[in-house]
This record gives sequence, C-alpha cells and structure tokens, in this order.
Amino acid sequence: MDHLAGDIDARGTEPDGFEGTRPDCRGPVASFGIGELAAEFGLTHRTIRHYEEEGLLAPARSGTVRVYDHRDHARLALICRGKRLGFSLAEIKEFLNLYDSDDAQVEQMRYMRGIARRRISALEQQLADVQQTLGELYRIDTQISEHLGRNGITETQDMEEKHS
Amino acid sequence: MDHLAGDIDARGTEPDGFEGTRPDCRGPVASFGIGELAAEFGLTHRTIRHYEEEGLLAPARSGTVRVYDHRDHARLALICRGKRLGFSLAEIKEFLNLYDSDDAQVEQMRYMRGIARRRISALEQQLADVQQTLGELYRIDTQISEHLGRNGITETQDMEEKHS
DNA sequence: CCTTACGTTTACGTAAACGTCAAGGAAGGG
DNA sequence: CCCTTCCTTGACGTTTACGTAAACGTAAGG
Repeated sequence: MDHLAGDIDARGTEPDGFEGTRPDCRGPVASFGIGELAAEFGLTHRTIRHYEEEGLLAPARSGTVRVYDHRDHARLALICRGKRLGFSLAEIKEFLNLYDSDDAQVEQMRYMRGIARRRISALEQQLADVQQTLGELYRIDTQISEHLGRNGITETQDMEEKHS
Repeated sequence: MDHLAGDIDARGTEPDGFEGTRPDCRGPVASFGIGELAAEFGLTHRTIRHYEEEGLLAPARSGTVRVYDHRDHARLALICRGKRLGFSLAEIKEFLNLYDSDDAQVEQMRYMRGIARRRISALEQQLADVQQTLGELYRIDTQISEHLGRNGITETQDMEEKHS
C-alpha cells in the first residue's frame, strides 16, 4: 500500500497546466487527465475515482486536479482486464501489488507468490470453462445456421471461421 | 420459459419419499433433493432457491418439496460455470435458453444465434485475457521463485510445471 | 411423543460497484 | 465579463446476488 504513494511527489510534474498533448514529450504520452483515461478505457469519471477511493489508483495532483502517468495508465489497464475476468476490486487490488513489488522482503514475496499461485489455479479453471463454453456455443451457432440454411433462409452475417 | 415447466408433473416421481440413493434406479441418479445439489455444487439452499426465483430453475414438487432431475442438475452445472465466468444471472438465463431450444421458431433461432455470437465474442476476448494474465502470473511466480532460490530459501511447494 | 434432520415461505439486511444529482473551482476563449 | 469545458468533493440512490432470521411443516428414528 505504502509504496504506491511513496513517489507521488517525486516525479517531474510540469509546473504549467498543459500536459498530455504536447508534441515534445519524450515517450508516447507523459500524463493524462481523468477524462482522457475515461474515454480510452470506456469508463466514467466516477468509476475511475471509485478505483482511487478503493486504493487501486493513486494519481498525482496538480493542485486539486488528478494527473495520471504511464504507471497509472498501466494499472488501469490491469484493472479493466481483471474486471473482464470477473474479479472483485479487492482481488484486483491484491493482484496489482504483484506487479509493483521490487522492494519486497522474503516473507512478503512468499506471500505474494501464494496469491499468484492461487490466482493461477483460478484462471486455469476459468480457461477450461471458457474453452468448453466456447466449444458449445460454436456448436449451437453451427446448428442454428444449418437449421436456418436448410429451410432456405438468407443469412445475415457470418461468424469468423474459427470454429472449424 | 413455458417449455421449462411443461412436463413438471409428467415424470415418474416415485410415490415413496426415498429417492436418489436407491440402488436400482436405471441411469446414474434419477432425482435430487436441494441439499444434495447444494453439497455437490458448493452452494447454499438459499442460492439454489434464488436461482429458481430468478427463473433459472424450475424443479418439480413432491407436495411442497423441490425435486430436481438430471435436467435441473445439468442446468445448475451450467449456471455455476456461467458464474465462474463472471456472467450475471440474467445473462445466464438467456444463455440457458440456448440449450433447451428444440421447438424454436425461425425468428427465435435467429435471435438466439445473435445471443450466442455476442457471447462468443465476449468469451473470445475473455480467453485472450485469461491467457495473457496467466502468462504474466507464470512469469511473476518464476521470478519470485528464482529470487527466493537465489537467497537459499527452502521451497514450500512447487507449482505444476505447466509454465515451461 | 419427542427429537433431529431436512425442507418450506416471507421478508428484511447487506456488500460491492458504481450511478446520479448538487454545488462549486479553475482555465481558456470570445 | 461571461460562457463553456473540464474537473472537484460530497452524499444519497440503485442493482445484483445473495445472507439471515423467523416461524413453521414433514418424516424417520429412539
């Protein structure tokens, strides 16, 4: 928890209020406003602030305004993926700590390896579930299409031919 | 919806109150009580009743007592998998209708093929997510293990060697 | 007959993950 | 100066997916 907020004021936040769209920033983009992130990830401002309330994000502040850097951007991407995978915010929070752990002590690392392995088990189960369900859905789709085709119905659009 | 409840009283529910554990039932097991299902799937009674309230299950009744057959059992398995995949009960309900649709009309089938295809898209995305996340977690686990090993720490247990 | 196990309905409670106002600050443009 | 745009902090509302408590029925076993 602590090391997330540890370097918040140690980064070179430009003193002027003009970030993210400037053409001479080295690297892709240096910082983002909440609106940019919201648009990019398809979230609302409220949602992003909620993640901060829950301790998943800790953006810098320029005065009162939130300023997100590439690290926050990466974290948010992980949060979104975690959500798509059906994890709770609390689980995602644990999960995130796996990524920014350089300074970890031995016990801490053992602990986190435990978390990682449990999550691996869950995801392996989920992988099997997804594959099985996809297989069944492909069959259903094919069956329906055949049934419709047999009766001389015009097709609307075709699925990609992945389910061969 | 209707065809789910259509044959509720048409099945051979034994007149005596002794089902499921009798040795001469043809097939694996003919019917289950709510407790058996709960234990088997790791759910509470409340949860199973809740699924019924939401229209995901429609077990037969022996008097007031719920009696589940192999069909209900299969549906419940699908419900659990859907839940592990992060779908809402409403989505799972739609999903279930894909499975017991023999009597479907053409428009109905088109509609359901649409549902199936949307779900396929979602699951394909999810499959990619799971695989990517698993890959990253394998790397994290390996890194931590190496780090611990380098410092001469005794290992606790090893993961299966899938992440080779 | 009493207990125990298992089941029932009804109804209110709750945790998570936001949505939705309300009310306002700060910056830039016309 | 005003307007618009983007952002802020509360704070209460909502949906989903059950939990939980109350009060009761039924059937087997001692």
